[in-house]
Amino acid sequence: MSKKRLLFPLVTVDIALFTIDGGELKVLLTQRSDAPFRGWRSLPGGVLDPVVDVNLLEAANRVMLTKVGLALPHMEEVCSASGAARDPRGWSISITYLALLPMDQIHVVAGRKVDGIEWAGYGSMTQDLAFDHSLLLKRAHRRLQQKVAANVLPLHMLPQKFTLTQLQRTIETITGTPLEKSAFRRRLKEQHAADLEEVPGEFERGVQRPAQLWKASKDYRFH
Amino acid sequence: MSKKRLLFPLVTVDIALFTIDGGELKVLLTQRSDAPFRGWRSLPGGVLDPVVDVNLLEAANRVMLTKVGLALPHMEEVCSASGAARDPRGWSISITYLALLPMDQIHVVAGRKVDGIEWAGYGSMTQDLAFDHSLLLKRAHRRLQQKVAANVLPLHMLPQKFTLTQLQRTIETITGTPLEKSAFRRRLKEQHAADLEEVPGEFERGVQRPAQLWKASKDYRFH
DNA sequence: TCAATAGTGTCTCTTAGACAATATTGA
DNA sequence: TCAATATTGTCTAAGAGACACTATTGA
Repeated sequence: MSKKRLLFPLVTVDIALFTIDGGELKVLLTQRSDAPFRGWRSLPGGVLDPVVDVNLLEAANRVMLTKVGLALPHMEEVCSASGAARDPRGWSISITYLALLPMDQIHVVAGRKVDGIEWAGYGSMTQDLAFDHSLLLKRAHRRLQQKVAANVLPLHMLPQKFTLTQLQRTIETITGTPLEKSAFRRRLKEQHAADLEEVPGEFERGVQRPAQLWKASKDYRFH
Repeated sequence: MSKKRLLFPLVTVDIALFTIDGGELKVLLTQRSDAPFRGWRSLPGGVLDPVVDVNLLEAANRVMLTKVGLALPHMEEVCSASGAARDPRGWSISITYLALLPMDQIHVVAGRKVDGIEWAGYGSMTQDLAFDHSLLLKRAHRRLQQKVAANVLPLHMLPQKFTLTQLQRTIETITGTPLEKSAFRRRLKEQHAADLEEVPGEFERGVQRPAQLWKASKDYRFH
């Protein structure tokens, strides 16, 4: 461990990217190809490069774009983790970001054939992640749950056009508690009139009454 | 600006310490004695020292203890601020912490005669702070308001023993909206039975019916 | 007794959950 | 027509605000 490393800690950004697939909450993980923790799974992340990164949020954006091929417009800082113990390379700081991916883009990631990238079911994860990433992931997940429970709509997880039932199922998957349809829609009308727009004349069809399609209002942000 | 500084950003911690005085929300500020921003007021803070600091939270504790003489047990991370523009010395990261001081200890700070320390009324601040500390302070204040609005009790701002009216006034000062006494107390009984304890037989006296004294439950944490 | 604030009781209105009823499609 | 799901309406119970009432002290 060099003296430089002691005086100026290693700074990394790590991203917890969530989406919904098959009614299950999924999170994007990467397989580490280098030491430390070679072969372990971790949150996608990378080292801050002050020469190219304007700030930490932009560092997170760059990392996701270069390592996963995704431009994520709405990342939110969750927390920091720091100390000499969490990374064998020395004193380090990690900033964790929370991001949401529209469920219809989940296969875009898989399709890119970026090596060592996989979607893990959040509820069915058993192995520990590299570093303290299990803890970071837990914190990001808690933030996601808190915000949704506090009535912030996770519209960035939905396709551009979606039905209210899709939105309800998404929220139910995140919070883990079923919602009552009528009360849910009443709350949308009363408290989210500015967040949602009907797409006039567009409906999702099936063996049932067609469902009105909606979209997020321009400039809607989960964060 | 050295190359080292470019590869390893300067890391600082800054603390927004709030208390109540005379029915007003106050925040602790320091006068900077060195460049940059010499003479400007800023949030109390300091540079991370990886040699002595176990992690960033402990760095914040060390800074408050050495610079202000206060041991603050319940600090909460608010957010980071980062980039090349916010500090003229180069690429930097600041982690902001939120802390509360019991209102009966406000004069302990002043009494220490630490130079360049003052309590500022949050609502009556006009001048900008050094660096981006005006923004950091605003974020810390918003976090404080959010938590109190979300029904977390700011017991760490009160004396060890306090009346329910004192608690109500404190919350009203933070949120800026008056509360209805009866509903407030009903909510305390129903939702905060585990957070509050009567101090048996102790009362605050005055030209009125004596007021029962309460204390925070052991291990109560605002954060 | 009076002023002042502590503490309690009750009424009403709002809101949220439960659940029923109606609507519209493909097969 | 039937199954399936969308959408709307209504009843009810719980919770929150408004407000009045009682309690207890020092002066």
